Amino acid sequence: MVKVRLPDGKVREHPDGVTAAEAVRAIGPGLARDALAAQVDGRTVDLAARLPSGEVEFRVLTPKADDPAALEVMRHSAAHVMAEAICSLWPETKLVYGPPVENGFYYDIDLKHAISPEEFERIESRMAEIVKEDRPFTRYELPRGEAMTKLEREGNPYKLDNAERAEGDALSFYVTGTRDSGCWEDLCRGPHVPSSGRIGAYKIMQVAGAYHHGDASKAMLQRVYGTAWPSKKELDAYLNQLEEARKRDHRRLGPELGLFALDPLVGSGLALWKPKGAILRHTLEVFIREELLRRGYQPVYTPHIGKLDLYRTSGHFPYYKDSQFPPLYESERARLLNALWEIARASNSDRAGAEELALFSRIAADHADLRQVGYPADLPMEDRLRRIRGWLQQEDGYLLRPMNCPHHIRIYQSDVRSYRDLPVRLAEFGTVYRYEQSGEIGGLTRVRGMTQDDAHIFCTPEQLHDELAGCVDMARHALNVVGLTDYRVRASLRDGGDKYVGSKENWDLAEAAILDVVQHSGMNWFVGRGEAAFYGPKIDFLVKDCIGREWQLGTVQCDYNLPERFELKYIGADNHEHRPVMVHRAPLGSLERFVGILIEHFAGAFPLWLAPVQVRVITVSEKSRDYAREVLRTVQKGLRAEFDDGDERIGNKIRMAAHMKIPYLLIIGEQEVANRTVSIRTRDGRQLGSCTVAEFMAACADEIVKRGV
RNA sequence: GCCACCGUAGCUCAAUUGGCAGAGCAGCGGUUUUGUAAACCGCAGGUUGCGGGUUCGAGUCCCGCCGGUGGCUCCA
Repeated sequence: MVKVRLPDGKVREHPDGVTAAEAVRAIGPGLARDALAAQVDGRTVDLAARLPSGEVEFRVLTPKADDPAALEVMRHSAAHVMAEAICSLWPETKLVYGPPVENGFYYDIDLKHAISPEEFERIESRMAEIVKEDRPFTRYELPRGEAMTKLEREGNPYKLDNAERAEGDALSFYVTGTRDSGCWEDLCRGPHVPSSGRIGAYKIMQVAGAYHHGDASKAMLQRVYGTAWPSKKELDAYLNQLEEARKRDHRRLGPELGLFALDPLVGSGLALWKPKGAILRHTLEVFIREELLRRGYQPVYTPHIGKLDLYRTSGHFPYYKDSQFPPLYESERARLLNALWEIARASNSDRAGAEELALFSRIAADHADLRQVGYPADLPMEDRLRRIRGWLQQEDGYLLRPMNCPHHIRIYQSDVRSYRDLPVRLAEFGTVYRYEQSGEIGGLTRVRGMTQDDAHIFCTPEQLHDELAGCVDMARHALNVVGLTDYRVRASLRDGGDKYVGSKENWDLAEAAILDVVQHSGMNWFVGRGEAAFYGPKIDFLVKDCIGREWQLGTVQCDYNLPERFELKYIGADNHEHRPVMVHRAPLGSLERFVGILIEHFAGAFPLWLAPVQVRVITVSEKSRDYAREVLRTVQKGLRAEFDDGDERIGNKIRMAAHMKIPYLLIIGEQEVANRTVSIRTRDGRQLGSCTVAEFMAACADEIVKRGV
């Protein structure tokens, strides 16, 4: 007996061995026609699947654009149809992996011929044929051994690899057609829609490269992306929505609104803030500065560059060499000494190896001072490293700073600190430089030079929890004020990887603190394993851009590691030295990325307090020019204002101002001159009527103080 | 860094199979004096991203580089 409990609570009984399709048919013929798949106890299954005995929760999946489970099945099936189309056009294609993803699906293939966008149409028409044939998706299973033999015979190493990774004693295949029809088939876990005619409206979106298993050392595959929807109408709505989102793209709006420029001659990923972008950034900085002072931070200023040895101590150099701009003024001697240091460290032995000694001899040949000191082979590793560091400290190499923490740490260390001084909170809009991979740079969201609204907190272990919570509070407050409320919060913890430094005990403490803070924050958060920084776990605020890519903005990071590397201290109440804990935090993250996201969030139409130009005074004709000038002078005393007294028609002046997303237009014609008023028009076309300049200014002042969005 | 695509005036885009580089907007000059999202006339604007090659002839074909876009990888 199978008891099927429907979402409305009704229970229907069926004999053992009943299929999902039969259970659906029993509910109603209309539903049976519509059904794509079913969910049994929350697990999606084919309609052909037999239901287990006993009572099950049962839900029918029909093609609805708001049912993620239904879309997932349909898109997975669409991936099969696309793969078959590609295989029929290029029979040498080796299939790899083709899952559904958000808004669509992809299929990874190994094919020498590079599929070009011009060929999408050919693939789509082949897909249309397969859809029109309305062939059933037929599942069959083979015992693991038999399946492996079959796959080996077919000679696709990727599928063989998939099969080896698959769980269970039996492997399933899906034929797009009846069993033994000779139709196209694929090793696949399923489930699928009943037949190829049910995949709705679809479109191939793009083709991109993708490493097999995401491993950059492996060969690159082609990943063909598509999207699929229940109907043409929903597909069009999706494409339209994409189009609308692209109109908000900060890379288009930013230059158009005069906010920033990205100049290849200056360098890839190095943003130029133009006056309008700079005033916007300045306004944000003022806001953050106010918060910092309110929250007990102390502003500091430090240079954008520091000695290499500073970063050797912090661990940034040379471990992250690939993502740093090359060092400045590093001598050949220093380069060699650094290589020696790396070899010595890698040896992890209290006896110098042959390579190490040979390198030393090579360096020492040119440098008498090194020969004098010497480099005994039986010197313990720590002593050898110390000796090399001593030599390196005399070298004049500099690094554009990749992070601000080392400078702030040195400020902390410039005074003797008592437990009474803690927490010490040092804040700076710190500009850092990172040599990001060329393929990753884009717009303001990923740049090579950026300014963080950074701060480093030095506190006792007992203070850690409150400090972390305070940082989270500030980050949330900042996002709230600008109205960026659609974000996710990630507790970024370590995984089993080897990139992490510091003791397990400290990591456990830090992660516990991080988790405790997010748990009590009331935020919507999730755990990101392996997302931790090398020195500690963090809390990251993630926001999506106009095409759905997620970016980390604010971050709060817990760090036991750098205090040890720099041997940070404070004198405790017991008159003994203790080690402080550090918190790294940046509520906005980088101003570049934050402003980039902000441009998209507001589609360039910033709230009054942030708008680079808050008001534009426009004359109807030159007859009202003198009074308009008077209005402008008054308005400029409290607002960022522009003037348009050109000889364009008023309609065009309004159009141009609206294009620049200026919040308020003050229109001055002969009526306004006569009444000594201004006529107010908002950027979205509302006419707020006339009032005096003083009234307008007061209303604006109120809106600005409230930082209304 | 890897794969694919793209690069023509400040911006958006044209330019048969390889055959005289063009338009709209913006800019500048003039006319117009305007009432809530485009007044009219004119002028100027280019080593077609850069460098090689093929060809009688290259914006167009080939190679290299630079830059951009979408993914992948990375993101201290």
